[in-house]
Order: sequence, then C-alpha cells, then structure tokens
Amino acid sequence: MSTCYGAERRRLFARLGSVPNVPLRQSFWQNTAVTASGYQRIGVTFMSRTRINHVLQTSEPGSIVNVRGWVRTRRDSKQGFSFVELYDGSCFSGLQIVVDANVPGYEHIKEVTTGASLSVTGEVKASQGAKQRVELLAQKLELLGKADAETYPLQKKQHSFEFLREIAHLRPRTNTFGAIARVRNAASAAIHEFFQERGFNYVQTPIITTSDCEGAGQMFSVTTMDLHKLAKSGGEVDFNQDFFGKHASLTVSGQLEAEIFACSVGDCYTFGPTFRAENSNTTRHLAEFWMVEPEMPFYDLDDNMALAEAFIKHVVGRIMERRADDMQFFNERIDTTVIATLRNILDHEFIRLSYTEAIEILEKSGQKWEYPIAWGGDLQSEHERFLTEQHFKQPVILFNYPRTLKPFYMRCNEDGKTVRAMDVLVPRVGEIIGGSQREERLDVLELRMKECGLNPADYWWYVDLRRYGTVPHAGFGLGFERLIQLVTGMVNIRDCIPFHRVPKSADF
RNA sequence: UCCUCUGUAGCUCAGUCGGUAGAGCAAGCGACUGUUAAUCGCUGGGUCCUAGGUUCGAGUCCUAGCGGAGGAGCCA
Repeated sequence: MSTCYGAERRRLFARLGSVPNVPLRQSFWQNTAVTASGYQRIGVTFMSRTRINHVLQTSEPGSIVNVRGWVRTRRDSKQGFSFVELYDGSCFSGLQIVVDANVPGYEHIKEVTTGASLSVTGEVKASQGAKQRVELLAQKLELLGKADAETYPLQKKQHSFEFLREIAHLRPRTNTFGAIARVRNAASAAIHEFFQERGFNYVQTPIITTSDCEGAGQMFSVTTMDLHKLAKSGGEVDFNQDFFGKHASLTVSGQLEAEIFACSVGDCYTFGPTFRAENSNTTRHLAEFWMVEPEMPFYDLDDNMALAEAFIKHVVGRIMERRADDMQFFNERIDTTVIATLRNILDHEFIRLSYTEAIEILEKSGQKWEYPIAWGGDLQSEHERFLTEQHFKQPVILFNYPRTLKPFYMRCNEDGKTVRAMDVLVPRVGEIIGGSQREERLDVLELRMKECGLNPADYWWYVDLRRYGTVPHAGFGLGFERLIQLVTGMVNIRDCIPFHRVPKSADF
C-alpha cells in the first residue's frame, strides 16, 4: 500500500511536483490515499493499477488505465492484432484487451498464454463486441510472468471439481472458484455487519482447549511431545510432561467460552475455525471448518429462532445484492435453481415445527423410509430432506428435541422429556444451524451432566456461571461452509473452503 | 467407519468375447476470422493406479493394497 505520511509524503509530492491541497487526515477519512499517481480512491486504484471491475463498470471511454492480472484466453487475428481476456479477481468478468501488432510488447504475444500475468496500459473504448460495455485498446503490454502452455494445468475448458481439488493452488483462477472466493468474502462481511449493527461483541475464543469433551465429536490432540520416542518407550503417556501440563486438543466449538462473555458483556458472537476429527467422508463435512456462534443473554428459544432466521436472511440478501455477477454464474452453470431457492428463503417465514409435530408429519406422509420413524429416535437425512425439499419446500426450524438425543447444556422443558434445542434445516444442505436455549439452573445442569456421563468438576468454570448471577440465555452455531454451499449451489463442501481438510487429505 | 461406483493421453472419457490403445477437448504447426467455450486442417502425445495371481497371451478376469467420487452414520 502506498499511503504515506510525514517526510515520506513530502518527498513523494516533491517528486510528483505538486502537493494536493487536501489535509492528510481529511483525505484518510474520505477514504482516499496518496499514491504514486496522485490522489485516488482506495479500492479502485492500487498504485497506478486500476481494478478490472472498476474499468468494466465505471471507466469512461477515452480514459487511460493500467490493469494487471492473469490471462484467461488469447485469440489472434492474422490481420495483425490479438484479443486478450485479462482477469484480476475483482469481479466475475475479465476485461477484453485489443492489442495491435505495433503495440510495444506485442513481440511477446505468443507467450501471452492462458495463465500468464500481464500489465497493460491502454485506452478504455466502447466495445464493438456484444458481450461487454467497454474494452481496452492497449498502448503498452508488459509480460510479467509466462505460463508454459504445455505444462500449465488450467485450460480453456471446464475441469472437473475433483481435478481442481488436486490443484487447489491454481483453482481460484477459475470462474467458479473466483466466484466462490468473492461470495465467501461477501458472506463474512455480511455476518460481521449483521452482528455489529445489533451491538454484538465479536469474541475470539481459544483454538486450543483442555476441556476433554465439549460435546461435539472427536478431537485432534495437540502436543509437543516426541511421538517417535514415545512409541519406542512403550510406556504410559504422561501429559504432565506435555506443554500445557495436561492433555490438550483443538476446539470443536467456542460455545462454552462464548457463554462466559454473553453472561458478562452481553450479546456476542464468535467466528473462527473449528476442528472435528471424525472420520466423515461426505459432501457436507470437513475436519477443519469455520463456525459462527452467537450467544445472547436474556434470550429464550423463540428469540433464538427469530435471530437465526433474521441472520440467514440478512446474509443471503447481502450476497444477492453485492455479488449479483457471481450469483448469476452459479445460477447458470452450477445449480439452475439456486437463485429461486434463495429468493424463496428471503420471501417466506421459516417454518417452526416441534420435533413431535415433525414425527407426526413423517408418520402420516405415506413415504417408505429406510430408517423407521419413532418418537425418541434421531431424524435421518432422508427425513430432514423430506421436510425441507418435499413437504414444506423451504427452511424449517425444528425445536424441542427429546433430551436423550441432545447434549447436557440444553435447557430442559417442563415436560421432562424434551430440551429447548433447535436445528435450522435448509433444502439440499440439511442442517445449517444447531442451537438451543442453555440450561441456566444450577441443579438441573449438574444433574444433566451426570446423566451424560460428565463430571461437573471438570467444567467448574462453566457451572460457576449458574452459581453466580445466572440468567436465561441462548445461542446457536452456523456452519459457514454449509452456508456457502446453500448460497452457491455447490454440491461438495470441499469446494466451499479455500483449502479443504478431510480424512486422508490436508495438502496445500 | 459401512455400502456402491471408479482409477486408461495434460483434461473428460470410450475400449465389445481376454489377442499389445481410441475419441473429444487441450498443446504444437498452418489456414481463416472484431474475436469472445471461435472455426477448419495437420502433427506429437500412453509405466492402462500399485503389487501379486490365472492364462500361450491381461487395460479387460481374480486377490490384496492405495487414491478418488456418491450414499449412510457422526454433525455445523
């Protein structure tokens, strides 16, 4: 970044020969920066480079710009010029550049192949072609980096997602993965926006934990002990000798810590990586994924469900608004129903359905189930899909599950059989949110812990929240990559994170 | 972890009854062209995942292993 201050700034202006009459502080707050080419808006121009999205959307014909990026395709005309499509990731489309044979740099045109990097200065022109508003008539072309066409893995054709997973370092250069990256970014921003607008505190909960069981699956161990030595010794493992003096793991949830802040500074949320060492091989599980976990004091289950619905609608709405170009691509090439699905989500109230009511609907459905329906049993994928994809055809929030199916921290209902749990189910992806009102009563919580085979003493700090100034509170967890699956229509969650970690695979 | 499918050219795949290998795309060369998944012609390109086995002979059949995909479970 070339924003500069003080002596450096004076030197720069001395070199440029003029000092714009704008106070530095004012320029900073007006979202501008001093650059080598004078004052320009941050985010549009970087040094002397203009982003392609800006050229395509707002650059006036006649203006001179410099663009830099990677070549998508080149088409030559023997009349003595070439078309180069340049992509810099700033938007879905590339910029068509017309390079005449007399342009300095044209002598390297044969090396301007798919994947090569270029810097091109030229004049913005209204396009003669039908597929773009403007194009760039090159005045100078600089080949920054070659990409040998014989060995460069990406071609001007569709590749399978399986193949692209093997070249995860190059796949963000493709249409699909560029679009996913931008949508992921828009989703992250919308998530922070949603909570910040509502006065939530963003809390960073620990990645490393020594709570042996957080109630959400197998954990990865963290150790500095020499495993080779340990294997040879054949003795017992003494975690007192380990870095933390006890057995440590990667977190499977920030919820327990988030509750601490909910019960002190108020509404809060976490947004961070989560690790599950389950041997899960599906299109919707990752060993390392990102989770959003809001936690709110003085919320009951109804408040919690209302927040979850507003949350999903906010994020989906923002993405549709801000990444319309990428969404159009997903709708054309990935899943032709994805925009309709999202509209449907925005336009309708989520169905709220108790577990008991869901069981009744499934029993009366007349469907043949691979797994039988019975009150007290877990709902299977086929049951959840039936509810969201066939029966209601929209998101469904299931609540009040049997207590035997759910972890210790969920609040027990007066019926003695159910807890105030909720799962938000969406078409195709399934469970995207899991949450609950938390058990705030000390005696009930301790009872439930024992019922679940846990020792309350191991969670003394968690139990303390109920001992001192306990309040009703609630929260939920949203799987960020599942949200990306929902929004993009991508089938496999491994394609919804830049670098996926699953059993037998953690490259890049 | 279980079930099913799958592994052949850079990529996507075909390969019949067991008889030593094919297409499209990509690449290289050429033609043509304000083109935009351009088009047309020619050329080059193979450890048929690995290790065993059956057989005169295995890409093809059998066994084991290792990948990959889909479904299920666990969950977000």
